[in-house]
Amino acid sequence: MKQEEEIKPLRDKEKSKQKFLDAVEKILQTKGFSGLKVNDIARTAGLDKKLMYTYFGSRDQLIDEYIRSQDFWSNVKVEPTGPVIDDGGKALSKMMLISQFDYVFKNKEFQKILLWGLLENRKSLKKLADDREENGAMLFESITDPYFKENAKRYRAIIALLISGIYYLDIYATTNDCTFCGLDLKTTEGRSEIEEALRFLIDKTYE
Amino acid sequence: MKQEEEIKPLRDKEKSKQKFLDAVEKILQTKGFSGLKVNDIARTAGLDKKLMYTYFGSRDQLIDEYIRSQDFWSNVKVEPTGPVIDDGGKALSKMMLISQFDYVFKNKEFQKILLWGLLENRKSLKKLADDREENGAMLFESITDPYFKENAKRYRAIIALLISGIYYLDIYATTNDCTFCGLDLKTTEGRSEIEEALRFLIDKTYE
DNA sequence: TATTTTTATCACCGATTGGTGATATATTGT
DNA sequence: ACAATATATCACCAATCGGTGATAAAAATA
Repeated sequence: MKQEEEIKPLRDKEKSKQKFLDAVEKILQTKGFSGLKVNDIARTAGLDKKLMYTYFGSRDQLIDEYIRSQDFWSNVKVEPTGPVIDDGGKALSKMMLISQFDYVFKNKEFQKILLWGLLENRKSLKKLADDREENGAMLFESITDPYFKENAKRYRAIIALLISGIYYLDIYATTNDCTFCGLDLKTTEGRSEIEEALRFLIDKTYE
Repeated sequence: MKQEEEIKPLRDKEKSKQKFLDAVEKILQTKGFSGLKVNDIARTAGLDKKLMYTYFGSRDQLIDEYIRSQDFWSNVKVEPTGPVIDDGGKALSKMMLISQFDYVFKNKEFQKILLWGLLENRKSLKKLADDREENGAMLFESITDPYFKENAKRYRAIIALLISGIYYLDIYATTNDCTFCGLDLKTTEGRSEIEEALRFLIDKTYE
């Protein structure tokens, strides 16, 4: 009987590593990346900071591994959804923008990561940006570019503006309790106003 | 003769205060606000840090005074430009957006201030945001709200998205050398593509 | 010239930063 | 049972952080 039981040692490397990664996430949610001090990470993980160095080499490598462990773009993956899209990606674009607007607002860690990308030029963040570009390329190259033809670039510019605007407004709404252009981005009224604007602009773009 | 000459003492309070304010600006341009350490500010100013405390009270008060000394919204002031605007503010909106896109790209300090507003909830930054709101209110209430009537809020939402997008893209272009939606925001081609998109979207909004 | 006030510097403080060598303890292998 | 290795802790380091009291030196005032 006892031989068949799961053996769980008190000292588990993988479990400890995960504790450090969890600590990074927790601090990122609460204090932001400025709070990612070595001592604080160790304290939050409930382990000695020396372990962090033995397992990850350095604080930066730990952070890089955390970023790599997250899959922030999975929510916005453009899947080849069986039926052929015959509206030039109009409905897809709308859905993508709205869902991004909602996702970024809810995911505070992702907000911090986005902010980080505006502050530093960290390698692992560059990788994240590349993922975003690659993911977007699928939508552009296979659907909208052929549809808009000579105006393909303008469509890309419009999406760039809207996605960026979504990012900024969501982050702004989280840290500030001030309005933006008279709209309160924390209330459902203000947010649905933005969503309507997104739908409106996409509709007009496809006219 | 000599009595008529300007007397410039070696020790000048106002001059020293200005040195500290200049130091804040310089550090903000180069290292960002994370570089605004007391010792670094003093070293950059070429003065003892003690002076900073005697003149400004604290580092935070110095920073607040710096922010107050800047007039970031002067470039975008909506002046009552004599002739009555009869296009519902269409041309004005376009001009405002394009000039903001250009101004923010060139003004690195302002970029840092905007970023700061996404990170902290500092009082002086709140004041800055209020200025933006107040300034925008002039455009909305006196021109576009009466024009769009029941759709006034949607217009505000559209402007909110575009302004935010402009901010994000400009800051992104400065810190990253990566593309955004396949567009290189550092080249004139990429930037004029965004500008065209802005004009296009405003045109469509006024249709 | 002598005195007072303003301007500026210096030396130092405790707390915190990132980082490491020595050591203890648990687990595994023989 | 014993040795070897992996896991985890502890005490400590130099550097830097924000902040301050004592003091020097220049300028203003008398």
